[in-house]
Amino acid sequence: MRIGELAARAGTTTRTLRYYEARGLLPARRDGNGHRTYDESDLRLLRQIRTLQDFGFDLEETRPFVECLRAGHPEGDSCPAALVVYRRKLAELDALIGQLTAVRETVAGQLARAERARDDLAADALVPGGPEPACELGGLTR
Amino acid sequence: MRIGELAARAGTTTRTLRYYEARGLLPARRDGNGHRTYDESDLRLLRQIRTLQDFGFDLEETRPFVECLRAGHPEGDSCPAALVVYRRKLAELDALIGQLTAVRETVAGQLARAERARDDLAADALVPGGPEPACELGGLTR
DNA sequence: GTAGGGGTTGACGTGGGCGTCAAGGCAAGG
DNA sequence: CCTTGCCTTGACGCCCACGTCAACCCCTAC
Repeated sequence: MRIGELAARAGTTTRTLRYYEARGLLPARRDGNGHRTYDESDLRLLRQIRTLQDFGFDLEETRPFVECLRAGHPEGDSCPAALVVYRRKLAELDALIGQLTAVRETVAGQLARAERARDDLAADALVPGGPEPACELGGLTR
Repeated sequence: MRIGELAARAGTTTRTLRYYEARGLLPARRDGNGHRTYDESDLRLLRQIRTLQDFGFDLEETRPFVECLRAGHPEGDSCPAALVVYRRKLAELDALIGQLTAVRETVAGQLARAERARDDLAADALVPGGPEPACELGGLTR
């Protein structure tokens, strides 16, 4: 099959396939016209790449998986080098999720504080006689 | 104070300050020599920007906070526009953390599966007589 | 003949937030 | 006078995974 068909079958673009070839990740044979030619095994490799890309793997990180498949192993992650990438990615994900969660909590706290400040000001505006509602002296303003 | 001092006091670089000015975020007065001049309030604005940047806010997203401070409000998040950004960021963070967590679980599952497959093959290699260890027929191979 | 639908290479654009270099000015100190 | 140090503007580099455009070739159908 040619580049357009492979791209369509993998749900990607010809530009992407040419890019992968330029990076040495998915080389192609050529027919008499100089057109790139692919077979079903290339589709398999491409799908492996795309899956990992969707997971957020860098292109270079997919290389061990592709080479593993090309070496004849049943799965892209049948090789130690791929497992190393998996483990490193897991550590990266854990670190990132941890950071993002911490930021999320901080931002949530800031938002809550800012909303409280805003509501306090609004309450002050409604009750002109009492800018300091709590802790005046006693409790019986009325 | 001049640009170098402000950068140092905010823990950033002169390049960054010029970039902010080019983006209209932190304009500077000029002295007789054409040198940028800042005061303490600019440091305040800059610190607001840097804090939000550290949280992962886009530069444009810091603008409402900066304008809020410049308008004389006590905090950068004393204005509704800033609260909108907070809420949007929270939603983005939640979505992102959710996606990353899902990916993390998927990758962890793939890793576990791949390791099991590897261990099974290793076991097969150690026991040449039994490539199918479980569910042979009965249970008493010995 | 020509229009259309494939393909080819090469090269520049994108986004974000700067880093880095080039070429020059201006003031203080030895 | 010269160096040092700070400043100025302008412009290109970076990273990554492509998108997009240009100019051209090839085959088929009408």
